[in-house]
Amino acid sequence: MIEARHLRVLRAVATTGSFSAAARELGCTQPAVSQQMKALESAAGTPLLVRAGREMRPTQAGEVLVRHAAGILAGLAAAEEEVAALAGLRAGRVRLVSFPSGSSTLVPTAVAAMRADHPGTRVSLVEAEPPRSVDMLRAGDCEIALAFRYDATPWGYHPAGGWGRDDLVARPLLTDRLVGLVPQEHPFADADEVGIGTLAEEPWIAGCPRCRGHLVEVCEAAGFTPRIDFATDDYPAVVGLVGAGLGVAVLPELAVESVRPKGTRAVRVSPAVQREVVALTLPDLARVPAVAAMLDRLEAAAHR
Amino acid sequence: MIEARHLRVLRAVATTGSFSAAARELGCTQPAVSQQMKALESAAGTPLLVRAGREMRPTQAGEVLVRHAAGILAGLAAAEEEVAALAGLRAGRVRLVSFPSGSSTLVPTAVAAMRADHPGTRVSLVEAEPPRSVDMLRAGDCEIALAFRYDATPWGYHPAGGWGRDDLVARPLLTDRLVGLVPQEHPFADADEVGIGTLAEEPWIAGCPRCRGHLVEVCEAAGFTPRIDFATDDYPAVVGLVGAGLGVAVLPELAVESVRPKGTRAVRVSPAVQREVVALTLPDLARVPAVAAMLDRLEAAAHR
DNA sequence: TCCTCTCCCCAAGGTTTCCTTATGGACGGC
DNA sequence: GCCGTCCATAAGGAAACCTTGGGGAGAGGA
Repeated sequence: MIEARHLRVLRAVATTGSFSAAARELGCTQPAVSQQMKALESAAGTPLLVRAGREMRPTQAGEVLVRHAAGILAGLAAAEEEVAALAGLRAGRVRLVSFPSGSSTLVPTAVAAMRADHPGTRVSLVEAEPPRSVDMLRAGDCEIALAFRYDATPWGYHPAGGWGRDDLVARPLLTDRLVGLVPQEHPFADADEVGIGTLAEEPWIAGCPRCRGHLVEVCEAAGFTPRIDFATDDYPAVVGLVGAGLGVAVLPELAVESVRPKGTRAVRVSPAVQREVVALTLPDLARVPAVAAMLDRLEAAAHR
Repeated sequence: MIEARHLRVLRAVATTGSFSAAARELGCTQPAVSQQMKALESAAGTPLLVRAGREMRPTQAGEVLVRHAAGILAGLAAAEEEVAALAGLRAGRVRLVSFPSGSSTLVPTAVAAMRADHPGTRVSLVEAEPPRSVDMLRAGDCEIALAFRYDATPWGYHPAGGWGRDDLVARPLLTDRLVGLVPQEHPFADADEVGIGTLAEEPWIAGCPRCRGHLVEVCEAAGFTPRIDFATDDYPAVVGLVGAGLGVAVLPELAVESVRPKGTRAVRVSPAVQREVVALTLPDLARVPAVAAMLDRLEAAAHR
């Protein structure tokens, strides 16, 4: 079986015309070249070089191999260069999946930093929520999945069908406090903090299905069931509804930051509600340079 | 440094999707595949495979290598096949140099046998005499040089400038008796054998320069200097001149065989004169299958 | 013609690489 | 819950590889 090493040596011998010169070029000793060529000739089943006096000339078979070696070694060098570009962050694609509108500040900051530091890399973004995003991760449709959770349920949790394996790598980004949002003319608009129970009679505007689920849990823990008039995962819509005086809401601080809260006021609620935002990936992918770099940028963006 | 072996393993893993299956395909054990891939990932500087549960999927870098591997391994296989064709005598070119008109029977027989036995091979023929043919051999302009000599001078002998190295391989083909050629009406035309001395007063027709030189030596050893009226290395011309009664000649039996000796008679001369016909090549070339096969055919043609 | 330099081959030794066997942990299917 | 498959790891032996040291032969110069 002919190996690339053989061809490298053969090419060096053919171009220099001498074993010693080839050894110098390859950075090894002359007997090493001698042995490599002997091994290659043995593999080829025919002499490859004619030792006519001092001159080393390839035979017909040698010429065949030298001719092919050019293309083969060029292909190998191209492959190595391309891989080196990926390893050296001069290239690389990171497919990011994020929960909808949950990362309006995080992702742009991280992507901008990534582009600035490693212009050759590309980051693509698709929106999906767990467990869909985790499925995409496992199916190879993305490298990083941004996710959040309110409790310690596994990331692969499927509402209707058990858990996935929990072999994911979770890089904690931030714990996002949830704040109450009330119309600015609401009695509690200027309060420092309101107990969730005091909002028992208010009409509620809920966010995404999972947020809504958690809201119900928290309220029921406080002794009431919230009356949810509207549910939408579009945070500007939530803010608009609250601003119009149609109800109150609890939503992530991050979301409030990124939406102009006209006509509303944010108040702290007790008990403190927070969600954990993490970047998920697979153990092997975490060691891919572009993925690792993107994870670092996400973490930096979260800690800013 | 990426080796072809790595790419073979990677391709097998990528196509089968499993280390174990790749090992079966490659005819080795699963840990061997495991180690090869670890070595390749180390050389690449980035993970190449994502171990997502049971499934083995290439990363972006892995896909790059798999993509390049196709071309590289195809090139390698093509090179191996081409070399195998040369080694297996399904291809190959032998450049033969022969002394002029000296092998009119030998070479055609051998070439015909070569073509019959190995149709893929090609034999080319150029005429030249030593030392020119030996120079061509050393310069790589041919693989086999047919030569003859009357004594033990080295094959690389240069009339005006010493000897070449004598590192040639000489395959003896035949020892060619030289016969006298006289007009058929000559007094000795029916003699069994004539002493060379009895032809001292005849006009001579000589062959090529070296043959002529040797003729003079032999005659002087017999006590006379031949009067050479014509000298040509064209054997039919020699026969024509003798047939026209313009003189006598001594020429190789092989040459007489291949020329219709009209108007002449061949007689044995004493002392017996013979020349040694050999096929010369370089030690390494002697191991090239096509060259070795051609040498065998030449020897067989000589022994027929 | 002799000397010297270079080149290649050969042999021996040590290091590294490679492959195999054996074992354990994890996942998926029945 | 059991079993089969798959991969990782460790340890051992085998093979490949490279280096050092020495020898023979040719080429060029004094």
